[in-house]
Amino acid sequence: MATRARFVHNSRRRRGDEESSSDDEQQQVESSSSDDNEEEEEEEEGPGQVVADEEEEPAAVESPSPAAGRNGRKGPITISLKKVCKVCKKTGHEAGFKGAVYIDCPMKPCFLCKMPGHTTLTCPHRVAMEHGVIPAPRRNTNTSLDYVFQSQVKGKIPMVKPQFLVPNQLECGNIKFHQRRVTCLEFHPTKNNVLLSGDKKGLLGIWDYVKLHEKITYDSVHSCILNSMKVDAANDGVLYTASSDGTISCTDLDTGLGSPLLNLNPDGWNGPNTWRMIYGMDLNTEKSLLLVADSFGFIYLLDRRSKTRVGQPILIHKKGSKVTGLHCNPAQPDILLSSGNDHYARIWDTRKLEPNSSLASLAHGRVVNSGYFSPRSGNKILTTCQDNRIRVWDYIFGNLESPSREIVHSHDFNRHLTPFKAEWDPKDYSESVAVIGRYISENYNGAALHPIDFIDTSSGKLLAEVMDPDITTISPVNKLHPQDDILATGSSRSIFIWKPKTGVDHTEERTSQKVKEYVYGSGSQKKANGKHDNSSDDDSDGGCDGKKKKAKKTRFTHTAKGKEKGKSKV
DNA sequence: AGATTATGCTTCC
DNA sequence: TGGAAGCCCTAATC
Repeated sequence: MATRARFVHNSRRRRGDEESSSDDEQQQVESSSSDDNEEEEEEEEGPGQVVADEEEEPAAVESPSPAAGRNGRKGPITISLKKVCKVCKKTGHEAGFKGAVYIDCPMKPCFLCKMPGHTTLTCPHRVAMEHGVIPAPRRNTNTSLDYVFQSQVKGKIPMVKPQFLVPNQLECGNIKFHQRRVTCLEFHPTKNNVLLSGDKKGLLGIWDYVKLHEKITYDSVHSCILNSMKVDAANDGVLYTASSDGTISCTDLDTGLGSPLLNLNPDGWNGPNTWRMIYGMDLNTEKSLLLVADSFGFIYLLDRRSKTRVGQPILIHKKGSKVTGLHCNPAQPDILLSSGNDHYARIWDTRKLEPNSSLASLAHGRVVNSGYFSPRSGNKILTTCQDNRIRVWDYIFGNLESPSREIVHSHDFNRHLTPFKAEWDPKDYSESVAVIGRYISENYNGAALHPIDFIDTSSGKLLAEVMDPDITTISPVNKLHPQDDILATGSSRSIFIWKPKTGVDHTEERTSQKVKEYVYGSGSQKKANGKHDNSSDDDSDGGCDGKKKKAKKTRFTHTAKGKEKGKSKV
């Protein structure tokens, strides 16, 4: 009943079709042949309402009526004309939420696996707790290199898997800590309980998630998206950050004062054709080298100590295409993995870096959001691609022509989200567990939630899905703690900390309480280099600031309302 | 409450 | 080949 009110676009649509009655007929045929029985029955119930609707546009009612008798059905045909699928613009079905369940457009390929013939709801890859795995042949080269590397690696991987604890319980949250959506997260490697975060505006956040109130944001480090962070291995008070403003900054974490290590746009803004952005960055700790890649396909090497460039920029991905990420092999830091918008991930030896000199080129179906070597042995590769597949290569010195596995997973990101990246659990000695946020929602007790998935990359099995009824937004940014069983999540402008569930389950009250406590909390949010303090930061960010000016309680009320709204869907 | 907007890759001509 | 349209589960704002 109520759903009818939603079909707002029909009048525009009908006006467009007015001229061609044959077009109308086609649509009727389609709609009547559709097997959506529920819909049709519903339609029969409420002709009065329909008539009332159409009185506004009498001309439109007239034209389809001669054809109405043709299929032996009464009146409803006019109604089905009103229902236009927002995805394919055809009639007879509708895409969109029905309660907490999203109904796909049947005319389009599956939104999850991208194959035609079924929708997400019936996708074979959407089996509960087990995602689809596309097997690839396991090849072994049996070269001497193979042998040497295997023997090196074997000693490093213990046979007994340590107990795996999923941090699935929301511990605390820092609601709207950032001014825009969170784009990257990093645990401080030595100061335990400190989480570093970056956002789309270039804001750098530092938060002690145990003391809770110890938090600070620096807004002068970058002027736009903070894409990557790395704490200096030799000086843990120094943070390197890479940004879409085209700079690498070297920031003192205590003062927020930074100096640029690299500026790829020294002449300022001269249009998008010349503006260079930096997404990929990593540190070769052995050589004290900072590796940086821009949005035109080039890599730059920087000497961390002398703060100077080493050599010339080298093209490592298709000219003009963005390099989305860089990662140095943890076991052999000279071996580098790059991922790019040119649909490739590539392995390089940074000691002899030249164009077209990659050791391997890993083909993907679409843009590669990220690529990581496994955290201990470094002999596996995990990539996230916008074709909704996580790919795993089990052995980098084997045959890399095709991945060892492709795991179908929903992370086909909407342009307004931070790209999803599957990341290894650094604590998992077996190098199989990975974490990644999920794009499409699932119906959890009547609420459409977007969980954070723990995936066993060796089998494709979904080990755990982490979610909380209070978090209704998508969580594309996730980071696992290097030592503790803690997960940090960036979701919209907020960040959250998760821990394994222990003892008695008070989840519902406790998490809400924690989150609420913190939003209420009187923690002073300093801004070291800021022009204003948090309560008067008005520039450029428009609307949200009006609310900020109000008392904190107002903010909380606002948040709580949002939550209630989410729950009321039940 | 509904319209609007930020925003980036893909596709189409 | 390049530029413009268009896009399925956003999130926040007025």
